[in-house]
Amino acid sequence: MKRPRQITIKDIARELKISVATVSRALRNAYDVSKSTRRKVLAKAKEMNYRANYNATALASNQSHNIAVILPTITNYYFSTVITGIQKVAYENNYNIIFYVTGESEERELSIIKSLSLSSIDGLLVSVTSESRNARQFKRIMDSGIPLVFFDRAAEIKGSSKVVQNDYEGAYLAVEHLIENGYQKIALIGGAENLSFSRERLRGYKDALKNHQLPVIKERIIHSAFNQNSGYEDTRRLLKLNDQIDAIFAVNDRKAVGAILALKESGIRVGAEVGVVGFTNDPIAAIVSPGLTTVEEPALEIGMKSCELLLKQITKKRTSPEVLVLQGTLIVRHSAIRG
Amino acid sequence: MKRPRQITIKDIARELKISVATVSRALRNAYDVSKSTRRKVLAKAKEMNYRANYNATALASNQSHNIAVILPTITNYYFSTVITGIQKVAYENNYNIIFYVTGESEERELSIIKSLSLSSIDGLLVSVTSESRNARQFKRIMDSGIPLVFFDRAAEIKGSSKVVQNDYEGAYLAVEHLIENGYQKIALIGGAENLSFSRERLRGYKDALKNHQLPVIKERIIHSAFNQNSGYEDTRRLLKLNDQIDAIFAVNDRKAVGAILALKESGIRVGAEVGVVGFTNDPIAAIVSPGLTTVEEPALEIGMKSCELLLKQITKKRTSPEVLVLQGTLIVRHSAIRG
DNA sequence: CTGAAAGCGCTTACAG
DNA sequence: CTGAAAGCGCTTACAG
Repeated sequence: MKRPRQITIKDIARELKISVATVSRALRNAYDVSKSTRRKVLAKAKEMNYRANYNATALASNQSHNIAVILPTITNYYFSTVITGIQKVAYENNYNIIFYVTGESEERELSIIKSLSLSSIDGLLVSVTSESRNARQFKRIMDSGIPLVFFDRAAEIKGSSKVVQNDYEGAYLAVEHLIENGYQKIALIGGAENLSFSRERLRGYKDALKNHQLPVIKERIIHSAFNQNSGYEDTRRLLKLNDQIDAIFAVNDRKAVGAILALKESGIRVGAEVGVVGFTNDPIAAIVSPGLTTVEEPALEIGMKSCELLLKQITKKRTSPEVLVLQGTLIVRHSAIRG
Repeated sequence: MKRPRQITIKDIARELKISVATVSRALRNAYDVSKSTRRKVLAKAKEMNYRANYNATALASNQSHNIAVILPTITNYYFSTVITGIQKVAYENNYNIIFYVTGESEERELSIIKSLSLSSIDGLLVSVTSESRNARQFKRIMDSGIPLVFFDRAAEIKGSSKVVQNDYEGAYLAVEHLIENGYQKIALIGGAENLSFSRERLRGYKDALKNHQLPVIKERIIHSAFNQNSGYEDTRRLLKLNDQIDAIFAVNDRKAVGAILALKESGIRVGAEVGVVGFTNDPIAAIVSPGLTTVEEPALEIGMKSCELLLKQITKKRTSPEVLVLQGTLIVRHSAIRG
């Protein structure tokens, strides 16, 4: 199929009997064009239904208006919401987002980074794989001068920009809530240990325990994958402990749901006997029974802020690293109430 | 921040003392290059860590390797899975996907289409807004010669390509399953009526009823939005009917969950008293209690197939419209069992 | 404020 | 099989 030729600035120039240079300037609102020519050009562009060829503008100006986003998955509430936020601000600022999903595979992540054509993108938004050891590669990209901001899951690179939720405080809140509701033997079912937010949540858990004179017991802490089934398995393991636990704090809601399922299956009443608190506020938290008490993550905001930050770095000449920490809030439902 | 210059084919040409034309040809595996030069070029490219500038290739060859995908939302199981499938095959074929989310807003959809720079994309994948009346605009894009394939939600345009699930049959299966389990007064809580798949599912519902000598009763059919809350509201309305219903078929699982919640709230036992069947097989279907019987949609496959189809149309010279209909399967859990 | 011209990094007839 | 040259649709010093 032959595609009809698109309208170009040449066409506008010809119609208006002015140079393409002037048309170009008028279109981009450059400062050095008279108001009247600008008006004429804009009107004619609209009339002819002109649409810029981004490949040409990108090539000529060395700005692609493309942002690459690399993330582990999009088929869950958290990431799909984050990327919706990213897309929102990208769209409003006339940037395209090109996304790559790693599926939590470190190799895939590496191959994506390696095959990335840096001349075709203006910046990078990334949330790292749970097993990721590709920090060096990301460092190299940053060193090459292309802006990169991490969201949620950051590689540990000095001087990198990132936007994350306050994982420490969220976890602290969650565990404190359990304690205040009378639970004492609180287990943690966590995620991959090499992810900094896992460690932060672990730290919040420990500190909450300590500050309330409760012991931190190694057997009660399990690290595994982020999915529902892992939560289920972790819980079954915990249930076998000699010193019976009476509450579970899960790194995320999927694992918390797995925990609830395991508890119910064992005939244990969630809440009355064993309290459960999650993290995220995935819609399922309101659907499981009993309703899951959880720490809400500001997913949409994380997406929007990280994209805003990246655009700022792309636009400004000098970029100093910036770290944004957003607060979560505890959503109380029924899974961590004794009565 | 200054970005270091990227390696270009000129650099490779200089190193190898050959022309850029030859380098270009070797890189693209053109037929008319000697094996030995090709080998040398490839080796050197690798050595220098050459990466093509896509904006340049796009401009010169009039192929951007960008695919635009326009869809209502990505924050649900179905669409996030579909787009994962799209991304998968796009990535494997070296295409970027640029996505736009309409948020179910017809105006937004229109403004996205209108601002689309057709010279910057090779093809379009679209799933239409539930209130969409932008068929004319899509028609215009197709007429302009750029390949477009609809997935899941298609605008009604003669000769358009699309990939959808078998909505009629899925609905038929669902309703028949209810009938076989002893339910007789089956209601339908549907989605926007102007979407063809809504009508298909309605048709399946009606035919299943008719073929089993059951009456189709208008009061038992409600059309509203696709979310959980609408399912809840619809159900409350149905519960007020004089002639009490004994089963609900919902267009999707979110609505089915809303229905279950409404039933429970009214003290009605799901399954035993009122059966519920959904559509999608969203992970929540396994989490609600009782487990939701539902028609599984092949979401990942829909995404992959639609992208494959589009790429085929982009690559081939002539493109004849193609329609793919994928089968769903009934997943039986506990929400539609009497005992 | 405007225009002519060079250039962005590729591709592709054309000629040999 | 290879090279010189024109061109893709823009942008941007430079000169006026």
